[in-house]
Amino acid sequence: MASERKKDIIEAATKSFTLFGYKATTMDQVAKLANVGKGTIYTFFKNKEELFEEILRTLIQEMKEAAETVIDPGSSFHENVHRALFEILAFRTKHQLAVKLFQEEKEMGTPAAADALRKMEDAIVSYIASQAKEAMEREEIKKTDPEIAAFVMLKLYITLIVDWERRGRALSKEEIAKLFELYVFTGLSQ
Amino acid sequence: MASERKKDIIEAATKSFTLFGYKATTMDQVAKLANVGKGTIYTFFKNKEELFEEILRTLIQEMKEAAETVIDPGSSFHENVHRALFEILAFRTKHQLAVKLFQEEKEMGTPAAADALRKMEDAIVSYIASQAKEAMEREEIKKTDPEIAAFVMLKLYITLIVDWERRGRALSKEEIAKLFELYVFTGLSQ
DNA sequence: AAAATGACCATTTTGTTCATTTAGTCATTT
DNA sequence: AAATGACTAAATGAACAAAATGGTCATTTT
Repeated sequence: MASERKKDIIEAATKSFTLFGYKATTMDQVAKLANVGKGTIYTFFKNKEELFEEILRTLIQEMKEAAETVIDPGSSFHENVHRALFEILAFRTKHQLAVKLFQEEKEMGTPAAADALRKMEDAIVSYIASQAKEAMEREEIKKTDPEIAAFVMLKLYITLIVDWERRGRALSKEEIAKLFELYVFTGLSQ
Repeated sequence: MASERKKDIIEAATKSFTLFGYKATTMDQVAKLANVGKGTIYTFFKNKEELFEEILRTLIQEMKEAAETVIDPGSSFHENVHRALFEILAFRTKHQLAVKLFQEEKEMGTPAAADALRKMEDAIVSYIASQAKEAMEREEIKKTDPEIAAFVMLKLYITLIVDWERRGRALSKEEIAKLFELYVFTGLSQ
């Protein structure tokens, strides 16, 4: 049976991490927010890092679920990848904890934040890679290193959505989809 | 007639910027390295920033020249891109200044380093874009936004060399060339 | 006279100290 | 047995002092 206290702690910590980031969240604050003695936190979690990791695992889980809602086994790999990536990135900007971590890593270089982002990247890449591997086995796409393929796809998405926007004009959803298709699937060759 | 002293200063400053980055390079150090009084530097350059900018302009110029040595107007875009890519890969150690700036911007957020990278990015992108545009007009490759195409190529290059290496195993020259070909020209589709 | 110089100055950066804050513990309370 | 918060050792950062740095300019060298 999951303790009510544990749930309170996780809820309070999630709020605090989301609002203030990793570093600026103190265990005293979490205890107060959860209406719990500080020591109680340590009966459930070994330390601050483990508390954070549990919350992060949940976030990644939620991302996966969001992707899976959107994937249609009847559709082609490239349609599914496109939909899933778009969903994940939309989720990422929508989800305030991810946004906060992104900002904290860039502005303060908090190692725990960098770690968290790395884990999110890993989760996304390994998920896409497994999908890509299946598509390769079904001979839907060329056989190549699925991890690199997944990584390239993720980076291309970020390039098109985030980096290109930083250079000025942002691209529409449709443009992004077209460009993704062009560079990942069909290529520039005539 | 270009002064010997000016040349000495530029040489010393280039070495120092390359070795220590922008911030950690001091004008005293440059003066000493160039065997020149500090004041002499200021007879040639208004300030540290202008000294740096002149060096940066030279670097960009050299990159362009290196690319042009290798590019053959008679060859296809595809072939030229490949040759340019190999040229860049072979002379990667020469890019040490760029590497250092990349690192400095990431680790310390030095504004001058960020500025410099942006300028290099602009120069590279507009150069590739003009080449790509010509190739499109010759109907060698599909018609699409040449700036985006150039940007995607640059980012893919960085993804394969820098970002993937950061994830563990680095790729060989041949692997990089193959992957570049796969994602830019032929695509994953069967 | 023109070019080069380094001592000098204002400002910024770095090093140090120390009071405060924080993560984590544990004896006590519930 | 579970929960707690006062307690401690370690981390942090504010405040101050010292050192370093970019840039100037009166003097020296050519």
